[in-house]
Amino acid sequence: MSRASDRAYSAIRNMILSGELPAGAQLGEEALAEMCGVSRTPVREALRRLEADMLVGRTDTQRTFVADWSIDDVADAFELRAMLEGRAARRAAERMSDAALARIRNANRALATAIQQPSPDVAGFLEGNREFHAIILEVAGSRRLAALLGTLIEQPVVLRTARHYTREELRRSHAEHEELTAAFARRDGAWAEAIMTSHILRAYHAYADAHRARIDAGMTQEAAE
Amino acid sequence: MSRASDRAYSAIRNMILSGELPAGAQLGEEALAEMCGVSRTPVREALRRLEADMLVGRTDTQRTFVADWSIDDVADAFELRAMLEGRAARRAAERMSDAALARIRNANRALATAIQQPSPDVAGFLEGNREFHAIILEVAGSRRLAALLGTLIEQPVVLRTARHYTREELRRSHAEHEELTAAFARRDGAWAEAIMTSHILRAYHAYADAHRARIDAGMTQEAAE
DNA sequence: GACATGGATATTGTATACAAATGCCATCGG
DNA sequence: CCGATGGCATTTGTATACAATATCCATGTC
Repeated sequence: MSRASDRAYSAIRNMILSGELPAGAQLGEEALAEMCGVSRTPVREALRRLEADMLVGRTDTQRTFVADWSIDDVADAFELRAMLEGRAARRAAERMSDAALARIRNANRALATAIQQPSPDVAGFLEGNREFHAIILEVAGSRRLAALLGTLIEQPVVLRTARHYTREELRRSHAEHEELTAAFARRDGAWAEAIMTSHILRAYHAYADAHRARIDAGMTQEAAE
Repeated sequence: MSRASDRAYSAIRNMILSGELPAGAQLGEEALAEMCGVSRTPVREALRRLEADMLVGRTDTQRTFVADWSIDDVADAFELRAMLEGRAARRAAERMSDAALARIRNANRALATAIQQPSPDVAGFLEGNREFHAIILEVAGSRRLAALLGTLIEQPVVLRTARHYTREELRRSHAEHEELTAAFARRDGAWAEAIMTSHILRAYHAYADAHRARIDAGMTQEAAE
């Protein structure tokens, strides 16, 4: 993280994920370089990485801009994620060690604590959730699967949706994690895969419903942030 | 393709795929720059792209080398490809237009011609095969799926195995393409997905068998090339 | 008034110089 | 003889200058 190109990558990425750089915004290399306090060289490298993540796009003439996701793109990403993360869960169940299982249970406990606060600790929930999925991916033991999922997990739209989760949605998400843990404890790959696929697709529909509600209310997506 | 970084990418990639740069070889930026006739800047960009393709790796101290694939890595890649390309076939079947179907039939005809020569035209087979799969991916209409599969399709090991295909293996591969075409003609997504998954997994086992045969014969992988 | 054209301006692409770090090897001490 | 240490050579990371290209706007023509 100490290299200039890494700092540029993180800085630009955070600006995109937070919405500070809105979808469609032009990304001039010079301007970004100044914002990050580095020269254009590491900025260019960062932009290429972000392009691979599909967080930024390019025009036919090499102008870079923040990627604008259509509702179909989001659906597409969720479906792929459901399939791939389902597979990860299956592999993880088949390879689960007692030590890894303990770590998963631990992450789940942290998650339970976060949502039981008087006012839910959404940042804590997101962190516990991230940790939970990261351990599963690690236990699945496929570098390639991890690489493919890497580009699908942290999408701006997903993070922003999760921030608006109701307590009931948080509780239900946690319940699904508990059920996944049960499948892992029994080393039942098929069960784990089915729960995980369902878990992701439910998250998708939570997003889609919220999206439709915004549309029905005549609000733009930005206004809802 | 006219930009220096693109030329560097293609040049290095071809050297890796052809085996000219063997697995494990160190890739010095300066040396590559001289080989490609460009400066280090575009070479660095090319190396980053190849790293995303997983054709090259990096040590913990940023030294770049040609990726060395274990047999497990190959199995992993094939399984993921079977799943993803199966999904692509399903989506393609559901969206297939008559025009696209005609293009697929055309690619298949070219493929049939290639394998019916007195001595099979393997280069022609590979090109027809590539075209066939590319059309399906295009019709599937998921940019993200295409991006994910992009890193899985052209692996050095796969291309080298295909070059050793027997006439019977070529014929069988073509027969599976014909069956896929039938599934597309009927817009039967489930059928198309099943055939495609099977098609890829059979290709995997053709590779694995050839690999085992080399081991049994006491040959190194390189000596078999 | 609409559209094409040309050149000024801004942006990206490449080369190169220099800084920082890594690796190698010889030398020294045990 | 083995391993640690220090300094030189090599390699990678960053900044900057310059070249190529695209964008934009003003001007002129129909």
